[in-house]
Amino acid sequence: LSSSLSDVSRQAGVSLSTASRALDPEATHPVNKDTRKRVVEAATRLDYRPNPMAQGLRARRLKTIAVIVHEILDPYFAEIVRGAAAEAAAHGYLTFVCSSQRDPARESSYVDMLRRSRVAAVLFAAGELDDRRARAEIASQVAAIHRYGGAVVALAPRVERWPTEVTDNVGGARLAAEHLIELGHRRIAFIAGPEHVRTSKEREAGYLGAMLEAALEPIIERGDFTMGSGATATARLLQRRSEVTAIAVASDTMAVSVLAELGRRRLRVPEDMSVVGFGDMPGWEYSHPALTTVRIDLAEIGAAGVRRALAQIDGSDRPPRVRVHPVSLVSRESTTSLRAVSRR
Amino acid sequence: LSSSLSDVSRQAGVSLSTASRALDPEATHPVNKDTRKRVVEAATRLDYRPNPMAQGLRARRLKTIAVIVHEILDPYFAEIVRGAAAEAAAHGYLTFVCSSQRDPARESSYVDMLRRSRVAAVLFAAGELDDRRARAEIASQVAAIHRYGGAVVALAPRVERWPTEVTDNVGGARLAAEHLIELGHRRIAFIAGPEHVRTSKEREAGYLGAMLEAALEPIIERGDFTMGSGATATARLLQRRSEVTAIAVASDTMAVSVLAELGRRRLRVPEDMSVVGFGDMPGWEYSHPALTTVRIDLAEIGAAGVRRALAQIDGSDRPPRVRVHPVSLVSRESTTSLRAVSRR
DNA sequence: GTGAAAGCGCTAACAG
DNA sequence: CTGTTAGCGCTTTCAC
Repeated sequence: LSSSLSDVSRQAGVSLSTASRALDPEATHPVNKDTRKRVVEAATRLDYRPNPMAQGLRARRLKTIAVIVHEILDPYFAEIVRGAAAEAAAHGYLTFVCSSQRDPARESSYVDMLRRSRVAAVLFAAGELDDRRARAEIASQVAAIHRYGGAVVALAPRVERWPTEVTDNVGGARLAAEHLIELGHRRIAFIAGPEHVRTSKEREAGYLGAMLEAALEPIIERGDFTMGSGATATARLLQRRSEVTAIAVASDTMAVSVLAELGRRRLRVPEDMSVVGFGDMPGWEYSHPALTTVRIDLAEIGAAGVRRALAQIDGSDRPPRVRVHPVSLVSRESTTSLRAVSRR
Repeated sequence: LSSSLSDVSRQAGVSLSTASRALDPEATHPVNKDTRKRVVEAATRLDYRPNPMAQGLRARRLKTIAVIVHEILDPYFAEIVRGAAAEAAAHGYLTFVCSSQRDPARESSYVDMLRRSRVAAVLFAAGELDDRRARAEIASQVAAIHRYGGAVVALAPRVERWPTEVTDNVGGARLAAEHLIELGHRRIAFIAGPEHVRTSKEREAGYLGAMLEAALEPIIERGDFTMGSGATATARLLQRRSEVTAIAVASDTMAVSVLAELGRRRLRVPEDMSVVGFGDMPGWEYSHPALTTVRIDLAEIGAAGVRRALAQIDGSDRPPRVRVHPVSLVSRESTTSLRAVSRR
């Protein structure tokens, strides 16, 4: 079977502890050069790999991180997971993925499993769910995780005051709105997410800021960040305010179905309606019309979350608690200036 | 901190072993009813949860499964992961996600980590990569996994003769082609995946079978299953064979950019060109035109993979080695019958 | 039906 | 610089 440290120590003719010290990557304890060489050779010969469970049992913490998302199918979260998993792997960590499907019970049960497994870190990629009981449950689980020396990091704005790596939501939405204003649009609607979701609130605030500054009337319709919700929100919006010429959407995920609804109503994008998204989902630049959107480096946020968690664990983390990641606007095919466009 | 079994045994006034036996969910060893009650009460009071690492260290296997995918951003794989993780959680297992980005080195390194971690099962959601060295490496890692009692399951056709849960690729592609033939199309092209990928080969075979049976000439262009590759393949196809009126695509992922390329060339779908995909990615039914496609229950394949792995572990798995999951055609907006349609 | 003890594989405190 | 020893938390003989 797999060879253990005791096999290596026997082969090298040293004690267990010497073998352990010789193989310690940190090389914290002094070991004779020749001895180390002998041990390393034996280890190589035997294809020795330390057993993470044994290490974990001792260290009271498994070298593993977990990412909690609302929906792994949503490219927004998938991209965060990808970035986090890649960074984690580079540090020798494996990554658990927990997709709650926005179900508080499911989320609680996941966090409970994670706590029991003594994962080194939990990254909350999603905002808190709208459920008091679940939030209290999470809080106590997180306290337990902290007690055994595990780290918890938020990758979205949350009520809890955890270390946070987050997108510049306000700035991004402002960028989107300003882009449309510069193109000459005046009737600019915003399709937001649910009221209680902070990410959505922040993006809404950015939009409102830009609109107020330009002395334009805000027009807000609400989706729920799921794929299909953009379509229904668009339908409501158009019924209510058919004079709108541009729509800023709080997420690319919703923007897809905004585009679809527009297509179904025979409204051409961008000739009849400009649309700007938020997120810049990788791969979607191949769709048509390619979406003008606010670019977030989601993979980097995931990776930063892992680094942050690791820093928390080894005590090297420094303020500020909330780190904001910059965004930028990528202009593609779905927006154009307000000119003599054929209106309904 | 977290309470251990010894805390429970002390509280209940019994020995460690009795406590362990009383709490054993299998209830394999006889325990006095009252004793068990006392132990269970103590455990509840102390909010006791067994430590998976200690259990794993002893059982030589961590109650954890891993899914290896090419690209977690691809909804095809994300959906498999989601199904697998849900089923795994129902059995008390957590799920590692390993996105290789189609890089053999990365895949090998993941499998190595998984082996060291003694994961209970590894699910290969992706076909084998085109790299002899990596394949040999994987083979030896998998042998090691089997040696410690771990399971390995394939969720796509592979050279290795592992237990397999797989889509009916041949039947699905046949369904797609037959659908177009029934609609009256004669010039039907197929956008396949890379030649060495078995999933693609099988779908290609299904298409070829239907075409040959109908005495129609097959027209094949090749993409690589990435998001963007549908567009370039479509461009090549149209340049070569502009008389084509329908396209079957080997994956929804590629179909998105097929649609985009068609849109860019001002070809309307389905009026100028019918398109049928493969996969039925959840959420994409909201795009416009909604894609006619071959429906695969990917979440079920992931879940079946987990059940299969668990059966392997407890020795209850029975033939056949390869289990084929049925598919169906969902007809939406992207296909229509060949009538007097305006051709270029 | 219960308890004592060994051991899974590793690290670190303690002695030398 | 090296070795001995204890123990992380659990399950499972082996004895009674």
